[in-house]
Amino acid sequence: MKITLKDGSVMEFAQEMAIIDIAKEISEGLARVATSAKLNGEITDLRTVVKEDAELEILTFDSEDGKGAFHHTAAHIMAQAVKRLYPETKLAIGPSIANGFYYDLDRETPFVAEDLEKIEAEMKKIVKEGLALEQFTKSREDAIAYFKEKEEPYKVELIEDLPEDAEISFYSQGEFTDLCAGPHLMSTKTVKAFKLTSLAGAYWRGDEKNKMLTRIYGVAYPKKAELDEYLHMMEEAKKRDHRKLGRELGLFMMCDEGPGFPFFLPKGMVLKNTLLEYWRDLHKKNGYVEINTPIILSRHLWENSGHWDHYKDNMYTTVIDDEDFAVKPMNCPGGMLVYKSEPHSYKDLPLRAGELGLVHRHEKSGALHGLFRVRCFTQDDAHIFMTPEQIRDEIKGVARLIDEVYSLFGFKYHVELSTRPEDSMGSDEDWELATEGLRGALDDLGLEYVVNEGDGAFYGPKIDFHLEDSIGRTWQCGTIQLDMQMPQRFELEYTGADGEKHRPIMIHRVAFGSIERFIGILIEHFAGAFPTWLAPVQVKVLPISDKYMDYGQKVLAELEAAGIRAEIDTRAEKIGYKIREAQMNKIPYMLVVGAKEEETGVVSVRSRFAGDEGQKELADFICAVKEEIEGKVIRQVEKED
RNA sequence: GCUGGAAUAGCUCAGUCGGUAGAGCACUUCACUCGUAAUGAAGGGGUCGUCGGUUCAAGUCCGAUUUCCAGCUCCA
Repeated sequence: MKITLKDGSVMEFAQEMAIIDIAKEISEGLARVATSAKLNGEITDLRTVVKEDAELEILTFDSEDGKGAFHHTAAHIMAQAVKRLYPETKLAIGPSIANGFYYDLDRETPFVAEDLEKIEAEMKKIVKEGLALEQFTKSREDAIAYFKEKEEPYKVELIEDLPEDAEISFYSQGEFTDLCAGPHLMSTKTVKAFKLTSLAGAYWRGDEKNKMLTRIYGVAYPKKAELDEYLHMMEEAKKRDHRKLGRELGLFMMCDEGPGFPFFLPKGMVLKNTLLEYWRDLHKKNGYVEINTPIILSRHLWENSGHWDHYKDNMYTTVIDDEDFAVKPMNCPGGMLVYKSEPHSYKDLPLRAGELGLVHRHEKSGALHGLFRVRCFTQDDAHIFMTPEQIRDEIKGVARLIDEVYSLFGFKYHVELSTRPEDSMGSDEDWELATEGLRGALDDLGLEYVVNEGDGAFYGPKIDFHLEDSIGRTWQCGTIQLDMQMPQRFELEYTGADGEKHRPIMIHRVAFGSIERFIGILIEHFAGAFPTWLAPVQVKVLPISDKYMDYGQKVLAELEAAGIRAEIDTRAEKIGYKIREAQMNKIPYMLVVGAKEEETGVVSVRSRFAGDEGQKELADFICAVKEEIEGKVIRQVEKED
């Protein structure tokens, strides 16, 4: 028996089979429960037996759509429970999201945490009832009348925005009916494991001018084990929170006197400087020169660059000698002035000018978040000026450089291409050319990417690099932005081989993005246990008692002479106590020294890494650690604390 | 910025009905001189985020404000 699947693939089976068994085959023996199925375009029961030449569309929880259908059904179950418990509640929207679902609700008395427990209990009942989901349609007019009668103003508003002749799709389960395009599960009983996770405010239709509704978030899985795994992951994420670890490890601090302005502490500064050293070295090797432009520049410059028009609400300004100045929110205008300061020949191009530029942006108070969202940060910026023929190669070069950076830290990543936004400058032709330039380079590299329509910068399209950390979260860091506006506004030129003046093309690009934010991501990625080359303290010397302090100092001196960042614990504490503290500070190597070591001239090594325990000649240890640092090696941490 | 919550010692937190503030860790001192994740004892440390109000009396009740947390909006 042959069956054609939605994606066009054809599967062959020896005998006629029920949809649910085919679903199990498709999910490669994972025996995941199919969430919904369409047979020859009709939604059907999973037990339906499929006959020859059928066209089958199966959604399993392993696919994005299937997960969506699952979460969406969970959202309906929650709405149903809410309406049962609090019939006066008005329903807004309840979509599925990456890890679950939410529903926006409007009720005179705001929901409180205790309500969530009651709602969960009612949801459990609905799941147990095993209500079948059924789809039906109404005309637009009937649909509006239906929700007017039910006194659901938000649903009425949603339908009113749909075209006149639209067929409005509904799903019902038991006494509950909701406006919904689907797809959904066949029955509420499939939603075996769920939890309502939080309560928050959210604007109706995401517009801050509209009324704020109550949003209830939840997560749902086909199996309890999967829910537990998710909740465990959230716990893990909390333990890795860079704000907590930043304080515990003495890396950085925040204080009331400077909301959103991080203070770097000595250990954090070592980490930051190590990253910057790496950055400078890498860029030098890749043909970049380094520049530095002022933090405060005249308003005229920002008007010329377009930032004043597009961005002044987020810029810090000041008056100097009766003239307006602004603190830079970006480095590019300064970079333009550097380029313009002398004439250029095509032979100078591409000109790659890097700048570790400190920028300030007045972010809204509610947007601040540790090092992830700050009001002042260092961009590892660079502006590349080039001829049109060089676009592809340069973009490819930058993409390779970004790949090298992320790979070094063990990040996987994915790429997104963002196109022209509504509020933008420049002609259609320029945007077309710029966008195709980026697309072409990505295609040349064979990089897969997703397109975000309308998500570009106001001056040009961009390629964003989203890296994935050790617990699966993604962060946008690197970006390559092609800019055809800035060279024009600043009248940049170079002399071509033909002796004529030409306008260079420019790209802005960052790899880390913001050094501060990248440090935050590194802290969470490594849970504070940095690879040795990044660790603020690489080796801690732990003398057993006062008597071996001198030998400890000698060991310390040798480590330091070898360029290893080392400390010694000279306190009159037991060895167990010193080890515990060094362990909690996530120091890669501990050297225990006592009578035995002093006599034989060895050190006893203890480390976070596997297979490093035991006694070693000091010289051998130093050699191994130096090699590890120079190779920027990431070693597997034996056990998490 | 918006909605909701929080703020008590360096950190984590307790503090009942309004009656003048408490623990553990950290810190200091002393004793112990120790072999792989917390030695014992003693001591110092707080205008209870800030300003105002109610009260005989405010950490506690009320208002404003600042900062933080969750989410929304925003992130060129």
